[in-house]
Amino acid sequence: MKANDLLPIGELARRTGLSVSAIRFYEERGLVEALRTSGNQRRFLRGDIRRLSFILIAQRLGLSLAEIEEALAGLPQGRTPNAADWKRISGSIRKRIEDQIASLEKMRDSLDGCIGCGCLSLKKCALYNADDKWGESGTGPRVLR
Amino acid sequence: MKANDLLPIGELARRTGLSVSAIRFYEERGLVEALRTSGNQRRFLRGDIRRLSFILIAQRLGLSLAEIEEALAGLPQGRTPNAADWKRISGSIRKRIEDQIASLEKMRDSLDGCIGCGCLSLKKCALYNADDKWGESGTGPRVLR
DNA sequence: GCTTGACCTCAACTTAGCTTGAGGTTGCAT
DNA sequence: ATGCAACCTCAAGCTAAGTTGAGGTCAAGC
Repeated sequence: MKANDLLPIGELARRTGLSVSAIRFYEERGLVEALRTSGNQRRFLRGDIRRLSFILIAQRLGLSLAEIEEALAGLPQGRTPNAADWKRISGSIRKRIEDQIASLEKMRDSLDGCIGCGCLSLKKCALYNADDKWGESGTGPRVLR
Repeated sequence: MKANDLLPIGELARRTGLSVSAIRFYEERGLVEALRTSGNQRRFLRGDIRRLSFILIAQRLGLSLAEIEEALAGLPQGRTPNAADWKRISGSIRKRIEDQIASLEKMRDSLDGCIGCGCLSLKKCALYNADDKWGESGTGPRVLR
């Protein structure tokens, strides 16, 4: 391990599997911060590997960048999450997963009851009314699940 | 029931819960077809209520419009799906749901094993490697699950 | 000292599934 | 015959999470 622990962006990309452009994008979003060389090149701390890994994992678990931002913002001064933070955060993530599973199971059961029925009557069809929370919410694309 | 069964777009919107603009969009995508009055206004068949309902239900089950298009294209000459078609189509939908549930359960279990670990070490973390199929796929936004 | 790969910024593009707005026409009831 | 809601067509905009490209700079090895 060399004297200074500062990583250029390409190195960080190789270490995390992210693309360089994605890391720059995250910096723009405020999810990571970077020091700069005199020549304006980014230099990251080793801890940022961990921070980005956290982002990656949280993403896989279905959190949006906005939600991740919020989770990270809950930590004092951009600290990288440690085991204790992780424990706290993972609790709420677990709940999300449970909810999703429950919702899918409900759908599956409705579907089973519906096969061969073919009614497709809105208002009456259990499937159609199975899970009201996927309704509309504001503008933009309808929530892509 | 009046003599002609042709519905103007607003009526169809009210009957299905879709917005007028969404129906026009679906027509553009080729998911529904419309007759036109001499004054160029759309007139839909009653059966299109059912067709649109099918689209709505399929969407809730996680199919994209492209997939729905495909499913509907499998039917001769833009026929509205009946009970038999529905049975066939619902089989593959059920599989999708099962797969999603399985994948979430795997994640939940990994998460449980991970709480308190906090390692967040890529390459080693079971959570990170839990479900490789959520990888990248071409351009555009990463698949939003 | 020079080449070359890694880096920089900024703007525009991507996909999905629509919505919104401008500017104009239709069709039904009175 | 007229008023007015409902309809029409386009074009542009929205969100999310980045990618791609143009045009230019940096830094490290030879």
